[in-house]
Amino acid sequence: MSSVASSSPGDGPGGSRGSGKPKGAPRGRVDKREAILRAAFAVFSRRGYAQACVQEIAEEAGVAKPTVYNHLNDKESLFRHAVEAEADALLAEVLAAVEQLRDRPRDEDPRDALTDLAQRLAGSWCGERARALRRLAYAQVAQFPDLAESVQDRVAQRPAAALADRLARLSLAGRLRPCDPELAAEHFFALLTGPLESRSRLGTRRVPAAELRATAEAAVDVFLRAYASHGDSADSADSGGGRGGGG
Amino acid sequence: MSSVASSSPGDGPGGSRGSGKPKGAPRGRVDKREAILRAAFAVFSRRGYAQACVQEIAEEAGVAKPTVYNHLNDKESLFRHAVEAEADALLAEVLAAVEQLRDRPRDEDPRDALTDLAQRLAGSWCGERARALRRLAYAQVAQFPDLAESVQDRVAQRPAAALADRLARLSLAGRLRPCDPELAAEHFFALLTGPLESRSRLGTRRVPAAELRATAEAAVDVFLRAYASHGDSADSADSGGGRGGGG
DNA sequence: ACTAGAATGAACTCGTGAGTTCAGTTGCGT
DNA sequence: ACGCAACTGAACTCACGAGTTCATTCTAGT
Repeated sequence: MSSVASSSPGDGPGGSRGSGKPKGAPRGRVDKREAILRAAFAVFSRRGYAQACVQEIAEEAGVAKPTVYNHLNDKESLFRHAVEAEADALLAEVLAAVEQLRDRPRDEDPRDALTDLAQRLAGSWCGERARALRRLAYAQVAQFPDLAESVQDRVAQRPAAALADRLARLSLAGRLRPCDPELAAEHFFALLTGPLESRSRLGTRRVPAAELRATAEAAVDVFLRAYASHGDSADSADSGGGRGGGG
Repeated sequence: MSSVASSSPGDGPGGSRGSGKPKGAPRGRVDKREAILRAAFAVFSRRGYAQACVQEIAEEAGVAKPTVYNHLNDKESLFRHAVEAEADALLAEVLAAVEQLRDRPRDEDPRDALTDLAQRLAGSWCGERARALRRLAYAQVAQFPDLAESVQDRVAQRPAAALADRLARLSLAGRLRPCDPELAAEHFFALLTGPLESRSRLGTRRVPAAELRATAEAAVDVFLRAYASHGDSADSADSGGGRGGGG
């Protein structure tokens, strides 16, 4: 799961310090490193890369500035490691949601499973962490394009691939019409996240839970009208509020 | 098509400044202001807000630094004006594309009109200007939330509203099933821009024209399967590669 | 030609923040 | 008790960039 090639020069304190210690854990005292990375992400996400200052990160981590530089070479690697770690965490969260489709009863209406999924994804997507990740990655595309790609991979590409797997099974089982699963997954995510991005106005507005739910349902609704097999439930008379969403 | 700054109007510093010749560079007062704003957007978009320096903007505009401050108070207002101007231009471009739906023959297959629209929107969306706008607005959300909202309004909200108008007409004319036009417009944009964002990997990858076209067609395809009225053409046997299988 | 004002280049002030240095402190293993 | 290595706080260097000042130069309007 660890992503970043771990041995940047000067990555850790005891990396290959002196004579081989049978320690196992290369770090000296405690897990300052994790605290530092967590603090770094927090500060970066509220200030942005350029506006964040290392001193503040150190304070937030409860650590002295030289300690920060003792663990990570410079501001850039601080940024990269913090962002990648958080992207990994988000990926795990999202993959867990997608993988839930696996243990659904085989004869269940796909709508129920997909609605569940959409709800969970909507939650993740609008969460503080996800928003900050997208913002930071997007903002620094010019400076760290490889980082942006790596984040995009974890936040979009790989979740889509995982969903494509599940959709392929549904399609094979006749619950979805025959289709390109990659494309279908792409559309599923688009129908969900596009409206969310718009509703939250780039994150400047808090989307109420009810609207979140409605958006997820509308996404599933449209998705199924396009992708459900003919025999299956792909019709809900109005599309205005999703299924049962009379309001 | 005014792409970006017209190279160096004149010649840059040191050229006209000699002891004798008033040749070549007419450094008279023209619309320096526009040149400055265009240059500012160009520099901001390749460097980001914090990394951009006013000196570079001045050079790109073919102007001295004090002149920049003579027209705009400080870096922040430079940023705001540059971004808003560019957002206005993009809005006009997008609205023009949407308004084209107006003068389509009333009995035409909506698919043709929507496909045309999707192609044009895809072009705009992936253009240098649109990408830079999204990136800058997104990046500075924390620092200038009002600016981000204003950009989002011009880039997403208002185009969606305009499209909703057109979709309402189509729906009323029986070419689309009865639906909430706002929601439909939201879904249309989502189906288009979501995949584009993903394919371009946040702008780090250039999307070939063919893929762009295929993505647009796939979006329209799904949209129509969900929103076409029953009598109309909402079926293309395979969804794998869009209609006609782009190669 | 004369004048007013916009524009210029260069040098300046000043704040900020990255990264370092260092002398001293703490905690753990032996 | 000793020593090692991480940790600390504070003060430091250094580069960079926002914004200003100024003497000068150019252009337009009359």
